Amino acid sequence: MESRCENCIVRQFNSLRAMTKDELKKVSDAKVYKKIKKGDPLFEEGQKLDGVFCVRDGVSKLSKLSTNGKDQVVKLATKGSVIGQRSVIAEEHTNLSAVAVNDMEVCFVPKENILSTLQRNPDFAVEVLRHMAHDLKEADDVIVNMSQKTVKQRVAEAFLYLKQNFGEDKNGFLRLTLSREDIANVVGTATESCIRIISEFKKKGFIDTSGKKIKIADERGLKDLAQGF
Amino acid sequence: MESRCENCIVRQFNSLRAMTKDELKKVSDAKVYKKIKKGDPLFEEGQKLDGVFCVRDGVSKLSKLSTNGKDQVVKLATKGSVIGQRSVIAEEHTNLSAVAVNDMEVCFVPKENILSTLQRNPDFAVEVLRHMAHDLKEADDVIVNMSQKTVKQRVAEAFLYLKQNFGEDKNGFLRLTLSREDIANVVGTATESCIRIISEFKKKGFIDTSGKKIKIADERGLKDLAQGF
DNA sequence: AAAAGAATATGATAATTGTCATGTTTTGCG
DNA sequence: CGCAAAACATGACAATTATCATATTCTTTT
Repeated sequence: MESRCENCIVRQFNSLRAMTKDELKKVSDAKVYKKIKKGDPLFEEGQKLDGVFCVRDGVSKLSKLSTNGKDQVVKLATKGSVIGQRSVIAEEHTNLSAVAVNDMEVCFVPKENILSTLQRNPDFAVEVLRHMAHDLKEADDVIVNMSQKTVKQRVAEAFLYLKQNFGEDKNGFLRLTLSREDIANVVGTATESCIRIISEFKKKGFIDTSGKKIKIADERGLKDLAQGF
Repeated sequence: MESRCENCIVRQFNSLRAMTKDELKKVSDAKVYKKIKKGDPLFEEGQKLDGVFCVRDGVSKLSKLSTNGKDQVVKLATKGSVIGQRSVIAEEHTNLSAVAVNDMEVCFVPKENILSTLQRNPDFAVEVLRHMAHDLKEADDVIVNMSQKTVKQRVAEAFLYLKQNFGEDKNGFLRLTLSREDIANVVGTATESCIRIISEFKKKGFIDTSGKKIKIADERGLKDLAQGF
């Protein structure tokens, strides 16, 4: 199950693909493979990271606790994502905590590998920049959605996002199953409000549910709703 | 008024300080100095940028229009900021528009200068990365504030932010004067709600106003309020 | 200086969303 | 299996915020 980075498919999806054979070898020698159980943290807000996590399988939520005790999920990181890059590069403490949403397999890569490669390989640096630029754009979009859209619209968007980014299983259910509370924390609302809206969507035929599982039944309808029609 | 980048103080505040003498010379030869009047755009959302803007003076709001016609200010860029980096690096269309909040002086730097320096000078690349990492962290914080704080708390934070980042004049008024509408668009609320809260803050002695100008009268009080006490 | 047009201000009201209470269902576990 | 705990669900109500209407003040233009 553990293997060499050089052969890792997951690498194709992230900035590590811009590393040279040599650099990859070093990473591979230094990396530590870890399994993380659903609900366990990769790291906590405010911690100092001495490396990044490359996600091989499973999903992690990156969230921040607010003074009132709720946490806002800022991002969901899946297979191929590199977690902790920002803090390592800025050489700051993390501003988010990372918790496994389901069982995960990750590789921990010491920051020295990342930082020295950044200094030596411009292609890698530019690749990391591109990823960060993309993340920044997404963050901007989230800000706009948070301030301009209603909770209902945001819930609709969340489902569309989940379909787009994690896909559906053979029966049409969203592959990534989140608790109602997690959905609420993604959307930025109270759990009860979220549940209420899910019930409403079900009643109106936008979605179907089976336990925690959710199936998008009327994508067009959800899209219109998310746009405000 | 126009001058060489090598001697520009503003450069000290942004990633251009990591450029070599030589690279700076090239930038200096290629750059175009521009004055932009209050209210005029530097660029519009969706445009393709062929360079970045280095702010020498004045302030620009970076905002995004939503379907309902309001625009959300995502960032205020002041002296020393480089605007448009994200789009140039990702080689994408801009996701935000930039409008001058007051009269501005900027230098337009063609993207070729930026991109080639990124490839050749790892120090520069890492410096840009650091800045982007910082922006990303700030964006995450904004997301959390948007979803977890009340409008009142966000208005309080906005004033504290303005003091921190733009300072006060000799009479204690915030140096950056924004219209009520702009403040509302920073905070993500309706203009009327924003005005109402400003009135309330005035009544409660948190702030003083004189026309559009705002003076923080009780910083402790505002801070407590922003934290939820 | 007067008129026109913004921007600011405030009231009244409606819509959205959060909170608390209380069931019901599902899940995990000895 | 059966029980406890957690997650889900829904009602009732309160708080927050948006919207619409309408003044009032400030700015700009002529």
